[in-house]
Amino acid sequence: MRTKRNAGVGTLLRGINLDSVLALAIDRDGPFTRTEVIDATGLSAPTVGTLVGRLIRSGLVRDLGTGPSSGGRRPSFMEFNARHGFVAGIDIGPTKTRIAVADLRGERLAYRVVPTPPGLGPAEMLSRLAKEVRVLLKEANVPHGRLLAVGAGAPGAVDRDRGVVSLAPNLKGWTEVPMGAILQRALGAPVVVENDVNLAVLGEHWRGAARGHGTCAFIALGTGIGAGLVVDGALHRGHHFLAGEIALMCMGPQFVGQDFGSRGCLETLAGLKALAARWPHVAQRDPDQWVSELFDAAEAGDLQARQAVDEAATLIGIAAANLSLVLDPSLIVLGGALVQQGEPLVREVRRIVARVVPGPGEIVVSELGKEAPLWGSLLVGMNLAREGLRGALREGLSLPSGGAS
Amino acid sequence: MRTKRNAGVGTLLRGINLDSVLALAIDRDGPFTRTEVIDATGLSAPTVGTLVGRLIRSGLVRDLGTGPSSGGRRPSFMEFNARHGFVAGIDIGPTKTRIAVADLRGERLAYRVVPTPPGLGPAEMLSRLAKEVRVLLKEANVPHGRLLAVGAGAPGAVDRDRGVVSLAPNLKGWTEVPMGAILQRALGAPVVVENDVNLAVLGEHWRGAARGHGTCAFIALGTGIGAGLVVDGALHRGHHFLAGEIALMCMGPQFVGQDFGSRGCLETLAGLKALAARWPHVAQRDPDQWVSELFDAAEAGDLQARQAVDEAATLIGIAAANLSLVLDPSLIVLGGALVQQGEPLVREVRRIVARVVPGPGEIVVSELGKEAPLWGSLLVGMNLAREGLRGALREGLSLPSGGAS
DNA sequence: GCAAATTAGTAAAGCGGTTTAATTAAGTCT
DNA sequence: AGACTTAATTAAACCGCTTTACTAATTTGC
Repeated sequence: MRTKRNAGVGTLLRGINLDSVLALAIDRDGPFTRTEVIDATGLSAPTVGTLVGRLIRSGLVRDLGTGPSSGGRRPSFMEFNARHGFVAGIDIGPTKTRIAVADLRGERLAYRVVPTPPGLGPAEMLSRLAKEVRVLLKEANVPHGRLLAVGAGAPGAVDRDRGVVSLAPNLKGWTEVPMGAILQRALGAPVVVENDVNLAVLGEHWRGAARGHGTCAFIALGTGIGAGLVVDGALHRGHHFLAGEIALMCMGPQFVGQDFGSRGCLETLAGLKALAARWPHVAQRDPDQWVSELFDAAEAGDLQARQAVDEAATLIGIAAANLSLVLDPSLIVLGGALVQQGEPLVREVRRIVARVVPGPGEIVVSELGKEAPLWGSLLVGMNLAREGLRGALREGLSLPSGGAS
Repeated sequence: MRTKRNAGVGTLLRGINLDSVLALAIDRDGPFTRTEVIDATGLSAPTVGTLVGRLIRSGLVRDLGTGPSSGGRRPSFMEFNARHGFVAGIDIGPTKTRIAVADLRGERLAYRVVPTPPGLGPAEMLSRLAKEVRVLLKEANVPHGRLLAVGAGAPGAVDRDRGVVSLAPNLKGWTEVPMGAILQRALGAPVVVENDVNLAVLGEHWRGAARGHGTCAFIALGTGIGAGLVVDGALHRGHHFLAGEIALMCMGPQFVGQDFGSRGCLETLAGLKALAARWPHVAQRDPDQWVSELFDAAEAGDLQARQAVDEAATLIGIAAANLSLVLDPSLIVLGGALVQQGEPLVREVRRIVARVVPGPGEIVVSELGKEAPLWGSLLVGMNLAREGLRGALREGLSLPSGGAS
């Protein structure tokens, strides 16, 4: 508080080192010793000592006492205190909403699927969902005020910077909804808002099929078709937040003359509605059910079903191939209602892509399934929470006392 | 030399600050004072004083003496010494090769277009080109040993890390050519090798139509069709160095059954060869000539020409649209023989894209034309040179004397 | 069982780099 | 001419890291 420039520069090095120690603490799943930190970071023993001390005082790292000796003084173990703070994730879908509470390492402590409250305006819906979050917080024994951040996803165009859902066609009345602000007020914690497909790719990249892939894509195949992209390790949104909007991908010159985005684009030719139009047994039932039947019938040899599935697979394959040619990801993850089934569609897509792209990346089925966006929301929430903690550490080096044990 | 850890950490901060001062010096086109550096970097006056002193002693910054007072002591101006070192750029094309020499700010000092030596093996061709570079160095009055880096581009698959051109179909005998190593030996300076389309997008991003666009694409339309991508400010190559290979983009389900990459892909349907097949007056002439005539004829109403052009434009438009949907760039730059003409093709592409993509980015003609890859090669060479300089600065903190005046 | 060796961690001293404060330098303005 | 400004340097203090020296606790060897 005395110095002015010093705070931004002199402390810079300390900040960097503190961050790297903290990152290491989080990375290690289990307990660790000071010596391990020394080896991993390359910092000297005294420095590590003071930094670790600071982390312990803040409550972010918990002292576990001494462990068994390995031929000398017994090491004192410690552990990242993942329960120092908590995050919530919300994934609002057209029909179902998934909510979860997790600790700072992303371990899920409570989870619930609720029907997306129908017939409510955005504000009421969100306040009801916030109530659900509070229930989950109680269920997970989260002390009051320990919710550090919230990640929230919605199916539609999202202005992430302002936390506003600009337009969600599948949610009634959702235009220009300040979702971030509403949830922030209701829950008393900062909120990140993100598009659900983007969250899905982040989820798969974090805990699903795309772990370790620097550049990858998640293609959601359902009523809507869309892709989320991770490019060189970071989510890519595009200049108008439109990256991955392959729903509108033009499937050939013969479709160009037609109306804007209504025919001839991928989603209208291969989306759930297109399949429904070609399969008589749809009725009003849940998509998951009749899609499953449709694929079974195709497998069994039903000509109509087979044709419908093949055509969709071909188009999706072309789209995946074209995406591959543009981005050259090392992996494409397929998810959504159309692949809930498993492998049949994926095999066909793989075949098509291999026919177009010389060195195609892997193509696999989502590991997290319908929970992918929820995991993504937990991730972005967690990142926000950690960011806040880092900031707090840098500032309040002299916090009177850390948190609860 | 005494300490071990300290050398890597204590000096770290100095390195960072030195870099930021140097970056600022380069950024400013004209002279600047210490005070300006203080304001811009946030560093203190004494620190800036010593850092600037070090830069001046090294020769990277030139003292210009005092300037007029503004009510107090006269400021002493200085300037980045762009002539402290030099870089060369080489762009090898199928028929013509462009070479240039520039200073550390990228100002071109000498430039030459030579026919790509025909009938020679890669090694001889490169040594001949190296000779040309030496001529240009002399022409630009570059003192011996002041060539700090070389950027080189080739039309084909490039393994950038090893500096090897894996395969260049348009250059005879070019398979697994260690271009980087050969040029490095011949010119005595480190070499970066990069694909020519990638260089083109870098060129346009640096000095051409794409200045200031964080995410953009350059689509080269000629004998081959390919795109170079800048994503969030950095060149994106993809996992197999295949990003932007839209030549193979599949133009519709009707083409899927066909042979791998031979029919039904963008390049075979809309490339120069496809146009040549539909225009009788091609003969053996230079593409630039008959393409020009073809477009003129189309404009004038020649039915055959018109159809050929329209079809190509439609396909290119679809490809650009699909690329837009995947990447959502704020700008697409079109270049290559097909747009040498100017706007006619571009207008049509714009029309198609606007029909498919809701919020399309700008679509413009290349500003740098055939020189785009050359500019890109200068850029990557310059970056390499600057990197080397930064490294040298960090090391030689105790050099008895800097370079020549 | 006791000394030597090993491992873990802390205290003290020193170094590099940066900051603030004070000083020098060279003006302009009244 | 004297007061105030602006620019840059010197002097002193500070901060954080590293090395060295030291304490602590335990295994190992005899």
